[in-house]
Amino acid sequence: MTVTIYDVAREAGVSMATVSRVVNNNPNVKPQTRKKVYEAIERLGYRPNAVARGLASKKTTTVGVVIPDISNSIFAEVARGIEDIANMYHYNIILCNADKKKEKEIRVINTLLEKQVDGLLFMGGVVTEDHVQAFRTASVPIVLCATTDEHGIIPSVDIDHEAAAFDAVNTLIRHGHRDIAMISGTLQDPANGFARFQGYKRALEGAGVEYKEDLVRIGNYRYESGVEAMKYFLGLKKRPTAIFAATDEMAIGAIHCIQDAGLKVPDDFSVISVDNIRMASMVRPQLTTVAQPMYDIGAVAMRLLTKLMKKENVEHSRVILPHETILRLSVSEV
Amino acid sequence: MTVTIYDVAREAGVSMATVSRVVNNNPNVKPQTRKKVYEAIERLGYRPNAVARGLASKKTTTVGVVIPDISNSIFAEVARGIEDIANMYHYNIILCNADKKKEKEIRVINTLLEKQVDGLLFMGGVVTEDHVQAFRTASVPIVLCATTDEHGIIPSVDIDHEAAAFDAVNTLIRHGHRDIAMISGTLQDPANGFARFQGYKRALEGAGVEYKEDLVRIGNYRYESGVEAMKYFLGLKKRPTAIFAATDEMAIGAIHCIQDAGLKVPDDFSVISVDNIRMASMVRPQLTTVAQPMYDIGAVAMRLLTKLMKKENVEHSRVILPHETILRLSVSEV
DNA sequence: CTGTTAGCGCGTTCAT
DNA sequence: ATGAACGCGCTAACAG
Repeated sequence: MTVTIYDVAREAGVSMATVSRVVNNNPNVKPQTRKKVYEAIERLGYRPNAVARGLASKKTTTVGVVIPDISNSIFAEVARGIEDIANMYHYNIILCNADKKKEKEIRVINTLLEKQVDGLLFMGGVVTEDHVQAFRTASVPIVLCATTDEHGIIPSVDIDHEAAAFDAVNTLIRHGHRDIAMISGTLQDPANGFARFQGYKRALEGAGVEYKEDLVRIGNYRYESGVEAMKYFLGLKKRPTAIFAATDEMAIGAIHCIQDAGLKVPDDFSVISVDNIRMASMVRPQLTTVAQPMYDIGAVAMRLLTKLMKKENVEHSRVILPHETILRLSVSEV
Repeated sequence: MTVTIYDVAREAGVSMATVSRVVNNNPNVKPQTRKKVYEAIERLGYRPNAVARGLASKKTTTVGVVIPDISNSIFAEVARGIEDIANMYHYNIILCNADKKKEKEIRVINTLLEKQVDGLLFMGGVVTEDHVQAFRTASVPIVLCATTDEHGIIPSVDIDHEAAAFDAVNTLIRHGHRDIAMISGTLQDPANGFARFQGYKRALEGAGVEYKEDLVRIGNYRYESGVEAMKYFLGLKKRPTAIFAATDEMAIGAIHCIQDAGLKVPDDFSVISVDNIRMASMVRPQLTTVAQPMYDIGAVAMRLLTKLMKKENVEHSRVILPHETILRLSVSEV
């Protein structure tokens, strides 16, 4: 049924070892024989079996990617960066959604390892001791992508979320705002949640502004929660003049909430956030935000992983990519 | 180094066949022995090698997915549907971006086949003879996802693009519009391009409205091209009163172009499109559009593929999922 | 219920 | 430059 290397060998009148050499571009083959083999391959429609190859060589040229949710544009963008670089190095990607559920994450890490991936990319979730434990049992390199572990022992690529938030809030402060509310993510989340919240507090402190608890609402990163939070702020006796949202989506929710209440951005409220998703420049007013280089995070992480897989020694196994404030139209002087 | 089924067998004092049975949940094992084996597995930290398993069993419990671009929210949503169902049936996904480049598509189809995937999902590109040719050499089932082949010989899951466009334009007509412009995709693209354009023409015909070439612009599905097309319509001596865009993104571009020109939607122009991406309900005015069940397309396609892989016989190997017009706020009476 | 024995398709020495 | 033979880790008959 399926044509194997043996069939090709017979057809070409050589041994299977020679066919193997040809297929693997081993230079030790006479050009003439090489040609014969290629012809036999062509004639028979031979297709190398990557599974058998993987078993024999103990390499699968495949890397596993665990991702929170591929339908979330942020992660999709990172995934695209990963894929492009993987492609460049002739690796394939096994993609597993894990919905930021710890138990599911551990499970897919294990199935990925069973599949003998040559490396693992773990994306955007919280990294607990149990994760580190699972990683330890792996005999292949692992890099964290858009997240980091507490102890900083696992290679990772991410931005400095605290600093990004700090910069965002400072932009507001430089525009004269002092009553700045925040729509945060859950404080359980070390990166998008806690760190960004810390950046907010530090910026206030730096400006000598008192931190007020009722100017902070916790959302779930999504549009609707931005709307909800803004409704709350709108109901305050003393309203803030500016909103810092932990994500663009929540910021856009806030903007629409403001507009639906008959008020204006940035005239009545300035709004800033972190991420720079495509939609940020597709709303009116266009959103001022601190850009996170999503594609690059994926690309750099994958490149780092290839180095690790080749056992090259890398200088920095924890890389922090720069963020950048994109001034658009949702922030103005108070 | 790596612990194999032999090691477990020795440790548990049984044969490797028994270990294999335990690992594969074969009922023919005495509970007691089963327990011993499990303990040995635990003690040794044994992890089954899926590659070896794949070679021996000729099944990899992996399906290949070729996708145009994972960072495009439409495809990402379909991919999510695929993943969820795959997961449910314990399949993993190898994901390959192919950017709608034919040559790249053929290439990844072949590498996926080399990896011995148990099935293949081909998503959203044009299916040429060369594709069909590549599919033929495969010994595993294939289903097209969000696309179809001309001859309709390959199993597929999609919506009726022509009808969706027809419905969209008819919605406009029912609101009294007769001067309806279209922002189309390339007519080379049979589904999102040509079919939607045909639906537009058929709707006009049905209403006895003459088709005018200068009321149609070709875009590239993206926001910016919607802006460009709308600029053109704004420049017309006789402007249309309504815009039908082939995709939500282009529609949103058109809306912003209109608004940036100081005009209003839907007061000055009604706008409708096809897709229903998340952003459609996140812009002001919220976009009226014909929804395409993206998640379901992926889910149904994957479910169909599982049936094909199990060699169950399926009644309908070409499924058309229903679309639905979502009335929001971007369309009003003329 | 359990063990023995062949492969699965290919990479890789080691000879020649 | 080429071939013979072994083994990668596991499943799948077949015996018992």
